[in-house]
Amino acid sequence: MTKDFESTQESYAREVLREKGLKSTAQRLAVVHVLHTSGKSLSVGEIHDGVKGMLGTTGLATIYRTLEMFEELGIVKRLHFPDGGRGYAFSQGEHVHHMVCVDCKGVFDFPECPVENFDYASVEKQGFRVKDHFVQLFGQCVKCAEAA
Amino acid sequence: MTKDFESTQESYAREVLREKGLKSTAQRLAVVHVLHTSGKSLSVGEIHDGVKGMLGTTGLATIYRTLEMFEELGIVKRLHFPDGGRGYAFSQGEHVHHMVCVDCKGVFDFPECPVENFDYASVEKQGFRVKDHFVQLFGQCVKCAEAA
DNA sequence: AGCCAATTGAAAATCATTCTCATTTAACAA
DNA sequence: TTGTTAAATGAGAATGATTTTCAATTGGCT
Repeated sequence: MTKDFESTQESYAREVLREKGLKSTAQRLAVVHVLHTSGKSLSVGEIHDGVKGMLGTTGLATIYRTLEMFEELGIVKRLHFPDGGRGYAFSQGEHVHHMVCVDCKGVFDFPECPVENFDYASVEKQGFRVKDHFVQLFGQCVKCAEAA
Repeated sequence: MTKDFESTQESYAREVLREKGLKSTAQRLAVVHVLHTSGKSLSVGEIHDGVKGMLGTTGLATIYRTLEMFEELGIVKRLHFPDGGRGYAFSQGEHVHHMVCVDCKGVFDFPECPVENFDYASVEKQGFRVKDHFVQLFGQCVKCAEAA
C-alpha cells in the first residue's frame, strides 16, 4: 500500500520501520494516520475503529501489537489515566509530557519537563538513583472550558 | 475484632472510617496492616495473599472494594506502573509523590512536588486549566543498587 | 514473478476487575 | 449482653481487556 499523499508522521513511521527491518503494512500506517488526524489521545478501541474505517476488517490483536511496537520505537506515547485506562497519542520520540483534557481526552504537549531540573536532594539523600519519571497533567482545555 | 496492639496507621484508618460512618472490619484493618508492614507497594494479589495470611479465607472482591475506598479516603495511594499494572502503597493523605524502586517495588516518599511550583506558562498560553497531576519517579533504591 | 520471513486475522485462552446476591457482621441502642 | 439493621463480605458468575496460537496472507527483496 503506497499512498499518494502521506503525512510527515506517516513518512516518519515508514522510515523508522524500514531502519529496523520491519514492514510498513497498511495496518501500521493506518494506526499512525488515525492517531495523527485525531489530534487527541485515543483508546485502543477507538484506534481499532478508526483503522477499520480505513481498511475494513482489521484484527484487534494487530492494533495491540502495533501500538506496543510503536511505543518501543518512540512513535507513539502511552498515556495512563487515573482510572487505570490506557490511551495512546502520537509522538515523535522527543522528551515531552502531556496534558490531557479530562473532558475531550485531547492531548497537548508540555515540552518543559518539570522534573528535569528538579532538585532531587531529598530523594538522593536516601540513596536513590532516579532513572525515569512519569508526569502527566490533567485538566480542561479551552474548548471544553467554553462549552461548560 | 479488636486488637491489643495497633499501629498508628491502623488507628488512623479506624478513625477515618468511623468519621465517615464506615465499619472497621477485620478485612479493612488487615489491608492497612499488610500494606504498612510491607514497607513497599504491593499489587492487589499480594495484598490479597497478605490478608489471607492474617484472616484465612478472604474474598478478592473485598480487597478491590477496600482499596478503592481507601484511595478515596486518602488512606492509600494507587500507583501506576509503566506496563499498566497497578500497585498500592500506604499514605496518610498528604500531597506526596512516590519514587518506586524498579527492582524491589519499594516505595519512598517524595514530598517536594516538582509540579507544584512549576511555571505552567506554556500550557496556560494554550488556555488550559490544570486541575490535577500525576508524578511518579522510577529508579533504584540503595539496597537494590548494592545488591546489583 | 517468486520466495520467505514477517505480519495478520480469528478465535481461543488468559488475566484482571466488577457485579450479584445470599449470608454475615459491626455499630449502636435498649 | 442482646437485638436490630444497614453495611460489608464471600463465592462465583459475568464482564472486559489483553495475549496467545496458528494457519493464511503479504511486504520486501531478488
